[in-house]
Amino acid sequence: MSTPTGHYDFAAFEAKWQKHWIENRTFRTPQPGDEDFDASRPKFYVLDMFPYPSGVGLHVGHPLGYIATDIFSRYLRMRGFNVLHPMGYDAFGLPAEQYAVEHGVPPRETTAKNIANMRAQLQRLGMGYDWDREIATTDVAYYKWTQWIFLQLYNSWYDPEEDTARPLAELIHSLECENRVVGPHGELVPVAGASTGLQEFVGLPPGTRTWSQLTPEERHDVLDAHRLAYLDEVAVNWCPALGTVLANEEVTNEGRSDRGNHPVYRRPLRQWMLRITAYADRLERDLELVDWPEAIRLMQGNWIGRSEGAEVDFAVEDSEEVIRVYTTRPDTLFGATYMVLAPEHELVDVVTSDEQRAAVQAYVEQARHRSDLDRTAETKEKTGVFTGGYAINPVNDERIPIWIADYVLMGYGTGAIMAVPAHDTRDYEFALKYNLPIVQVVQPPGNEDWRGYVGDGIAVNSGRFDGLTTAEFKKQITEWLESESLGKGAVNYKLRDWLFSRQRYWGEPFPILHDAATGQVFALDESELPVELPTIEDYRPQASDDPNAPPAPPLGRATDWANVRGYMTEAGSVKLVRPGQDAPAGVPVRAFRRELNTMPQWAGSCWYYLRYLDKHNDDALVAPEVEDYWMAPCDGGPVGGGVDLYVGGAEHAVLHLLYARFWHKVLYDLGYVSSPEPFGRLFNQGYIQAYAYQDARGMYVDVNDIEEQGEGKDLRFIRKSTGEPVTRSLGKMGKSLKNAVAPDDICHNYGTDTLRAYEMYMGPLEASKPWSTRDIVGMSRFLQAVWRRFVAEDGSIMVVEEAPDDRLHRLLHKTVKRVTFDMHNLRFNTAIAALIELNNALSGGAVPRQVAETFLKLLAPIAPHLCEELWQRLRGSHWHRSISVERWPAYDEALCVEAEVEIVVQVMGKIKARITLPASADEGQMREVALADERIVAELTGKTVRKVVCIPGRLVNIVAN
RNA sequence: GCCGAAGUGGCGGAAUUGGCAGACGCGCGGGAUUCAAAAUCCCGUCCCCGCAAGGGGGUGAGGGUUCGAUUCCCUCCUUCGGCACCA
Repeated sequence: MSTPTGHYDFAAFEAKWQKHWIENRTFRTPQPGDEDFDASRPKFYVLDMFPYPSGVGLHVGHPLGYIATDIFSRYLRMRGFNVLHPMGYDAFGLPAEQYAVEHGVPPRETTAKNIANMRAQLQRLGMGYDWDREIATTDVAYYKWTQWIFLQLYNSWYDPEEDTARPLAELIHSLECENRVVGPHGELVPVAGASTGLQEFVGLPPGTRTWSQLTPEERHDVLDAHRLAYLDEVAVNWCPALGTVLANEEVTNEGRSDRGNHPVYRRPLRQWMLRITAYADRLERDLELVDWPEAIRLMQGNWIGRSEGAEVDFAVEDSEEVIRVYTTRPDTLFGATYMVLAPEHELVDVVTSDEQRAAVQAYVEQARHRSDLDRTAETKEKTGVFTGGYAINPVNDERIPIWIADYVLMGYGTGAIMAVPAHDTRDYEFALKYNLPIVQVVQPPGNEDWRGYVGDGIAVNSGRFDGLTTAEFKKQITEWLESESLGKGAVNYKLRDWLFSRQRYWGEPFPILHDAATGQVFALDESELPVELPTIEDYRPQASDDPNAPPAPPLGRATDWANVRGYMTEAGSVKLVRPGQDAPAGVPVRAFRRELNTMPQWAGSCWYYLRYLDKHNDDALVAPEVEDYWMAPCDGGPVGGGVDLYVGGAEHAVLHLLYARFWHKVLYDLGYVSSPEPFGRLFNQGYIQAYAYQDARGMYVDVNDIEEQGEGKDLRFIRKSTGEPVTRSLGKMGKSLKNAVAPDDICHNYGTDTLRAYEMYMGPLEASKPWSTRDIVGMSRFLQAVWRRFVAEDGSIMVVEEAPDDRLHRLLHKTVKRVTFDMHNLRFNTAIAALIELNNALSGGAVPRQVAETFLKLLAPIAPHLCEELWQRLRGSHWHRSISVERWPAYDEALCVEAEVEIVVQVMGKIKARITLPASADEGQMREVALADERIVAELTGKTVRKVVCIPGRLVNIVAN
């Protein structure tokens, strides 16, 4: 403990209190099952998006949201809430692996070092986390449960009738009971009347087979085709030079790798996929259950991309085949003048004529090698080839040509379209280029040109449907198509299934085995978890110049780890038999190779908010009573329940938040969590921007190498090391713009409390705003002024025991009201302004104790070290209870209004006088006094008063002319 | 192109429901203190005219609703974010 002095020695007392909080576990959060748990307190779960522990540490932009949630959590604790506010690390990922490749240091070591460094940084920021709950996604005890969730996905299927995920065992049971049979393409067909035992009389749907009619291999395939986690051959971004697949975000617009600028190819590879599309509808619908920024909900909605339309079958001329298309505009069917298949469409070969075959094959081959980004770049001109085949338009029996073009994507709808060039921008462009007919079928309102018109209108050239509005036409034609068995209403989503494997080392291994003999895939038994990531010597991915060389993930080098023996359990999972061990008697032992891919970085961050709840539980991901306590809707919170406040950057608007919602819903369906949504309320903090400087070549110059010269219009920026002039611009703070400012430097020069208060004072939390080290002195002055207000030069405390006078008493209550309101709404900038105003009003003389104590409580969440120190000094040296457990001050509404108010008197909206009236003055009194004011009398001379508007407590406006 | 957010002094920003535009802070100007400086304290600081009293203008631009608009409506401009051939 430091000896009391009169000097504002922030370095000493900030370290003292940080140590105090950690040693006393001040912010440990008791919960159901703990001895000191108090069930009478309301709960609140405040969550930060956890960081990636990078080697370079934090800059002042990173902790913006963390400071905000820390302040909010401290405020809620003082309000009597049981607050959960944990922190952890999203520690798998590429940088540690790249570092390992370059320096030979195992990622585990680098990561441990970076985490220790980041923890120390967070503690120096005075964060009141419950450190007992700290997690890292790379901890074996953590990723055991990431693997466990994967097993749940693997062992579940989506039941469209019940609209829920269910254990695969239930599907097998239903197939064995013949409640369901298997269709010709492996699809599940419910049997009508199955539950009544009448199916014998009804008979099975044509083309279907019962479970008992399938071979064991066919059964395996049927099950695999319905798992929520499945292997599939998909076109991926394959970078042979890096030896890995890349996410779309990791590929540049030029079709090269973000790191290293190596070529990237589209290539079909057998990869793990997660069936997120099964949840598309619920992921979209349940956005209603959460309290999120509207912009984020819209972004997720657009990403899921639900559209309603119809599927229509077009007969192929001289063939039994039909081409099924999806359209959102069935009302334009009469305007379909040609069809387009995606180059990968299965009917391309069938419809192609002999004369066109060579050209079609060349086009298909070329399309295969273009990346998706390449193909979808709108700046690129559309290309295509006529197949020589024709289809019949079902509504008017017109013969229309079939083309192939890569502007039609195989992955959306049916991979085939009817082209209506008159009313679709893309079809219009294509038709103009290739001279295809354009037929108007929609009459736009007004005099707009119908060519390329894509809006709604009145039907023309559409036979008996002429004259209908677009909406009515859609409805009628969809009914007609259904009645004629030519098509049906259909819903489509832009959302695709989630590519879930990476050819990398530093990620979670899959709990999956491949039979060494047959290649068949099996899941490990839950009892075999965790599958630990093995130590290897060489972390390099196997690079190759040959784009067709098979991928060789680094885990392939861990041969002892990868090759295992095991046996099947009754449930169909595999238990391992370790060297020297034996399987149970009579059970055959088989050789397996482990899955060598690892999971993407998103996996660990998909569910971390659940593990904080029950980090030490070895038997379950989270105990049900604990999960139920924290994830239930809070008082007045959104009905979807979940984390009560989740704060993070908007850059995760789609992927992380969508993936996490998907996993959460699976866990919900399977009964492991109680809330349908993981994050009830979401708040996006803005970025901290900073000036960045570029030299003549456009290269960024480190901010520390910059000197300002001149001022005003003559302000210039000079690079100190070379003396050359540089230009200034504003950008997101970070390494790439060389404009990062380290929080440690600010804490060292001004103190942590100053940094915290300044970051909050910069502006609204949700706004992006520029960092200005120059402006920090304002906050530093404020906190020093607070110190000097209470501590004399000799270190003695300056408070008096008298009650405050009426003016100060009212100001105090008004300030409590303002700060409480602002805290509640995360408006810390105005809360601080209110506290500065109160402090400014305390000028001269000693402060009444009542005012001093209330003031410190209000400031404590923002500047906790300063307030702890002053609180202790105020209470005497024997005092050791943290101010963070004091009760938040209450205010008296009656004291928040002044006895007298100044009323503005306007004539024709312009202020002409000010009058002082009792706050209780009614409209009549206001009017009387205002009209009697000599300034107003003079102003109204020669005018007639038409109207007098009185707003009690605010103004009088006289309309006169 | 489509979707979304935002434009207020020299700067960051404030203004709960339509009711005194510019709270609070930075910077700047002046003063006090000091041998001097730093620190601190006090006063001033939207723009224009005026010694002043006072007057006029003003929240990206233009229009509208209203007694009254930073706030609501329409059109446009600029900046930032997201999506980008999704039929």
